[in-house]
Amino acid sequence: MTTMTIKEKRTETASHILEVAKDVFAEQGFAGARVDEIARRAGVNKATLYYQIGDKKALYAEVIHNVLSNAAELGARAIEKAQTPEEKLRCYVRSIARTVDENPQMPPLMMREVASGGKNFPAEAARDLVQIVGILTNVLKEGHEKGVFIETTPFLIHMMVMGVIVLYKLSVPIRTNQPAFPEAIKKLDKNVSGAIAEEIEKLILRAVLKEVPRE
Amino acid sequence: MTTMTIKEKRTETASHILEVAKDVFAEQGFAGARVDEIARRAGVNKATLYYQIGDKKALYAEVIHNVLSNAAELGARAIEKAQTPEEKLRCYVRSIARTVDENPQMPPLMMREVASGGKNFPAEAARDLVQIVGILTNVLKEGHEKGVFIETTPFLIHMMVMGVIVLYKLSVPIRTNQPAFPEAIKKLDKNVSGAIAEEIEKLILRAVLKEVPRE
Amino acid sequence: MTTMTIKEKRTETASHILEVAKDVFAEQGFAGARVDEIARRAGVNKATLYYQIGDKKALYAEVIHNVLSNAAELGARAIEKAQTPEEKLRCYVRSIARTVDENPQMPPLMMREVASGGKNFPAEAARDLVQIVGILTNVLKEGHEKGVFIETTPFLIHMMVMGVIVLYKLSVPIRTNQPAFPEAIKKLDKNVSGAIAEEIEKLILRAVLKEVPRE
Amino acid sequence: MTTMTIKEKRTETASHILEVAKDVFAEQGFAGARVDEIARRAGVNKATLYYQIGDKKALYAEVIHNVLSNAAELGARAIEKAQTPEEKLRCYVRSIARTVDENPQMPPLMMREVASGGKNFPAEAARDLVQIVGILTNVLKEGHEKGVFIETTPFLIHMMVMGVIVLYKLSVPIRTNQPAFPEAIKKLDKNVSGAIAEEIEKLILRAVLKEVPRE
DNA sequence: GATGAATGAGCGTTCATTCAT
DNA sequence: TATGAATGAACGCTCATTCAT
Repeated sequence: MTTMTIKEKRTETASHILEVAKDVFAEQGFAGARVDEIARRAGVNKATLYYQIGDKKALYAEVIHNVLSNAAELGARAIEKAQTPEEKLRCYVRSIARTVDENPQMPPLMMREVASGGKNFPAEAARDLVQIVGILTNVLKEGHEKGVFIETTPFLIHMMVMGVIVLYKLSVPIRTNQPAFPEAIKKLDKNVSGAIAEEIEKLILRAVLKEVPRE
Repeated sequence: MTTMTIKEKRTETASHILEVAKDVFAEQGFAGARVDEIARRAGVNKATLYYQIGDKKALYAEVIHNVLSNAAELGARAIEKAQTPEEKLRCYVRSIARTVDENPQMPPLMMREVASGGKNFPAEAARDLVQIVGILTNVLKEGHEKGVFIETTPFLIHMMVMGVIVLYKLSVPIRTNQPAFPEAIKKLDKNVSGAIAEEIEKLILRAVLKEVPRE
Repeated sequence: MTTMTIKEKRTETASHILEVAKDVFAEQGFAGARVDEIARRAGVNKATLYYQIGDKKALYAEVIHNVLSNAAELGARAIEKAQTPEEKLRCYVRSIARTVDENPQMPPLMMREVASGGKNFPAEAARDLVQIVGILTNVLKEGHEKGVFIETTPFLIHMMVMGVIVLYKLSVPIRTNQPAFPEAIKKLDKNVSGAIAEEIEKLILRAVLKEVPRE
Repeated sequence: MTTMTIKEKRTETASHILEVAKDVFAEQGFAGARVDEIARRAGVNKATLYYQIGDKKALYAEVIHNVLSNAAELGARAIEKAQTPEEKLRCYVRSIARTVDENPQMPPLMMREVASGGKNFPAEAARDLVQIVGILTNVLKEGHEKGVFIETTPFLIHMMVMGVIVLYKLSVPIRTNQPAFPEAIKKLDKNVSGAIAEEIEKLILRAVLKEVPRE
């Protein structure tokens, strides 16, 4: 299943431009991205880009919003079928891991955005983010109320989950290309959604479960 | 008291320029930083900057290397006095939290760098990074050998620790400025090295300890 | 009631576009005018504008010609009923003053055009201009032949009449908006066709009449 | 005596750029002028232009101010030696005519500026303008108080004097190049400061003098 | 007759970098 | 060692114009 993040309201041209812009902003960041390059890679004239979407900031805002609202939607849907808080937490972690693998532009976009202090962060996207955090918060609260999770700062757990997944994913190029890294690290999985996600699930659960199943 | 990261071999002018450059690169990223601004904020002529250090890339490389080698050194020193693996892990987390609070430029610099896939990552800095990862790897191995830690993928734990701390720290401006965030999140501590670091220690230990101390 | 300067041969759409174009060219000049703005203010698509009239230069040429031929016609008609040269001169001045008040786009269009050295001046419009100058020339010649006017350079008198009227009218925004101007000037009439035109008549007549009526 | 309008405070490069800018703005107007062309004709890089002076607006403002303050100074100096109001008025007209002939950029600059309603008119320049108007106002007042001039609206006389001179000068290219104009007009003097200025002097004086010397 | 979409060329501006002093 | 001045190359954006429908 390919990710379809671009709104259907947009014309085909606009959707295509936004898809390319997502790539370029992910690769180069806002300041590093070149409107020329986005237009060229989208196969359209620069003026068309302005006609269809607007200036660089508008382009960026729309990309960020698309990515985050998509993530929020997937996160919410992921825990729908799960019953217990424990199961919900597992599903949530797996969902984020899968989202990251399927939308490889998300980690760099997110990281650059937070690194910049949200300088270009559109208010719309902030709401998406709050929604994502909210999902996990509810799961953790429910687990604590039911006596299976210890008391935690949900936002911190969220940073932990997001942090590992995103950072692990982002580390791929550096640990692969830099000769200084040892073989053991170099040959770690390039995807997060498989065995790595399972280990993360286990670690997070061990961290928050009152009774940890000893192995 | 701020940490002194700039090498003493450099002239005073050069050190000062590098200190300013660290701020500017942290605030704006490599592409967003302006050589003009660095020179202006350093109170020197642009030509002086080129004479003393070199071009923008050289400036950036030196900043990154200074920051990372400093972090590596602090990380290594942190666990020196600790005896048990558990204690070492605690010290390590606390050390990173403190480093982050005292060097607020580190998180944005690191995150942008990994987000870019290490495009401008100097080989020197990669060695610093490997060293930092190595510290934690050894602690985790020792703990596992001594039977107190479960078996883990040390690199993943490293991503976890770094991920939480750095992401938590970086989230401050966004969660503070964006009205969409709930009060509960807005009023969380702006520093990591206090209560937050303690909770992180606890969570990480619960995740890796074979026998978790029940509360 | 505004003067209807646009030819009837044109479709209603074209006439409307030309009317709007007259405004925009008057406000912004040829180089400053935007085809987009003309189309928008006319409520038509840009392509329609090109279909109906042609490119920017064609649009401009037609506007200039309309304005000048209108002025020429009004000038000629103004002196029709007058008998003596003196009366004709009075009527002529009054006619130009009225034309200027009723067609506020004329002064800026004319002035920018002469300021540019007639770079975009269509030959048609030049003929209109010659006709306007011709009217006054005849009056002055007649007056001189009849012994009531001194000998003059008619073209210079024409520049004088046009100069005062047009410059006076054009000075309104500057002398009104710029705080540096004294109150006495600020509160001068914004129209030329009333008391101001009368004073101009008087001054011009005093300048060219052999026998000036002492007051 | 060549006109030295550019301030001595400026570097030679800046003065040269401003001199060229004066030409280009006079030829093309603000909107029509191209920064590229100014730089090219000045023989400097575009970036130098921004380094030395600033953006297009700043460039324009400085040009306008230079031209007007120069005119104001010359106007004031012109009537210094004259004794009677009549003589002062003559000198004033002659001074403006000479200024216009020696600074051929002034008429187009002025006319375009008033035609635009002073859209880009710098406040500094407005003060220069008020000063110029003030000179003539004083002469006319003095003449009226001494009983030699009739009562007039000084600002209107100013528009008249400026109007003829500037319009006459500006009409040169059109009346020369457009075939529609009759020979009599084509062969009129291209300068204002000779016989034309004398005729203007005569006309203006006849207009305002109580007792006109009959010829 | 009218329009949404597209475009090449160019615009004003800024960038990192160099050079003469 | 330090700087004011200069620059080529780009950058984000807008322009007048065209074309398929």
